[in-house]
Amino acid sequence: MGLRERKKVRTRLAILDAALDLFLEQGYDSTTVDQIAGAVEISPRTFFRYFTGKDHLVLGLHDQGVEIMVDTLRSRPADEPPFTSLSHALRAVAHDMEDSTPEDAARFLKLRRIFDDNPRLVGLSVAKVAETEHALVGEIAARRGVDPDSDRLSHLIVAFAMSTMRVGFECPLHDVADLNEIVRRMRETIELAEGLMRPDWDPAGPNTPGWDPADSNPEDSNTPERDTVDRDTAERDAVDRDGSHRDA
Amino acid sequence: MGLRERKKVRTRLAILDAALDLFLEQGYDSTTVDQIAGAVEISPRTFFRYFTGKDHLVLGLHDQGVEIMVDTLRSRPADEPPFTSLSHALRAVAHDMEDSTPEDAARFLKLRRIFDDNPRLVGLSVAKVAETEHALVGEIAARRGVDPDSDRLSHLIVAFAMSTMRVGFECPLHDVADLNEIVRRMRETIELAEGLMRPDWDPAGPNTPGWDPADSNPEDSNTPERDTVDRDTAERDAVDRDGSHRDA
DNA sequence: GTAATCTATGTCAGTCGGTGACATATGACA
DNA sequence: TGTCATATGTCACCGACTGACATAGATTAC
Repeated sequence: MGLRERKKVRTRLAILDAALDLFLEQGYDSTTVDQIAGAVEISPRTFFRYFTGKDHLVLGLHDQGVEIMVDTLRSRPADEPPFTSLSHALRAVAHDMEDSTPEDAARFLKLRRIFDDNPRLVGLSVAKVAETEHALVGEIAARRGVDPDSDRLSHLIVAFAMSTMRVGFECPLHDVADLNEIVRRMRETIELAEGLMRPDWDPAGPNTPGWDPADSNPEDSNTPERDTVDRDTAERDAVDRDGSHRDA
Repeated sequence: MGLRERKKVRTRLAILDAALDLFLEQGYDSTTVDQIAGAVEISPRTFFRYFTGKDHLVLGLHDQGVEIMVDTLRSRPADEPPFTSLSHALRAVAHDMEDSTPEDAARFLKLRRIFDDNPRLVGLSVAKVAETEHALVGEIAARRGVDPDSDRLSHLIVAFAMSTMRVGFECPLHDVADLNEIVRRMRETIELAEGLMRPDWDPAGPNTPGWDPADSNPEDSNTPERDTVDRDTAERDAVDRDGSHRDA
């Protein structure tokens, strides 16, 4: 890790922190890239070399979360019910937040306040989720041995899971100064969502014929043959693997 | 309705149609506002007097859908289980689509193809939903007699309902030349989602404290009294008028 | 009919987000 | 030290979008 690398990390965080503070002071929309760049004393052009745009400052954390989810999902046993696997993925994100440094925790809290003041941003956040959701659907559909494009059940499972995470994040609106409180509420929300579902509603195998109101079982004869190694500890590994947080 | 008004409507539709065709021809991002304005022989400035931006062209239909949902929701009996009311609201949107003129149907189909080619747009669509979702949560929470800000269950109900609609819209990806086909699949998706939920999972009354998610037979001392009121008038017609959609 | 009025539109200038091209300075390394 | 890679700055540019102002066309009043 040369001097160059460290400086890059430093400036990146400097940009992020300056931007976060500016957003809190004068609002997201009213803050220009030039102002942010000026605060860190860099060229506006350089700003765009660290972040793809203003949005990236605020949505970067989210990329990290999705990455954790995908990793966790892949590490879950293949014969596990899909929503259960997704719940684990959600909890892995929560666990990662707990492990974050004080600086990252502070950034996350600031971020939350910014989101609260700018509904458009939470919209953008959801938009990012929706875009990456497709990958998760593919993963889930592969586990269930169905065609990811046509199987609505896989879509619903993933969509519900992501909705659950979003609700968990959004819900505690007031007086949240502690990150653990947020994580706690998120876990509660996950449990609440799990309780809403009919037991055995998400079978690990292909669609049971009685379930799907539409044509149910087209091309699901091929079982995906994932190694069903029992890697329950893999989630922890995936989460703990690197303590330094990439984007935020 | 003077000549002036009619011309406004005409130019608005002209802009929309020209834009839709351009988007299909050369892609959404590659199409500039100047091109659209040029195609309709309109000043670029005038374009922004009809639409707030390029996004508006593609997300406008969605506003209409949300409006229908809110109206329908308000017209449902207050003691109806929330998700049931939301299902009716969803079906009302579907019914509205069926009633659309051939021109509107054509526009909708074009819109779908555009969405399929631009994942970012479906993201934006979801973003709009998320922004307006708050109003729906307020409505649901009021019905359930709980605080809209702190009650996660209301959030989850709405989020699940909106996810269901989105999945219903997105799912049929290929060879969809008929709007009724889309509507049909959307109805199926709604039914599928309803089937995933635990029976009596969304009581009309407020949250009972100490409700155990793992318990399969929750509180619910106050029975929701389904299908009692006679207010179902138009909306019920909307759902039942073609029984062909109800396939097991 | 004409005149007064209202408004939809066009023109212009400007801001902001974002990108490519090119030159330069600074760290990495022999 | 000198060479090389790369991080940065400068400049020019595009596209989305907005405010200010003038004008042409429709509407109304007389």
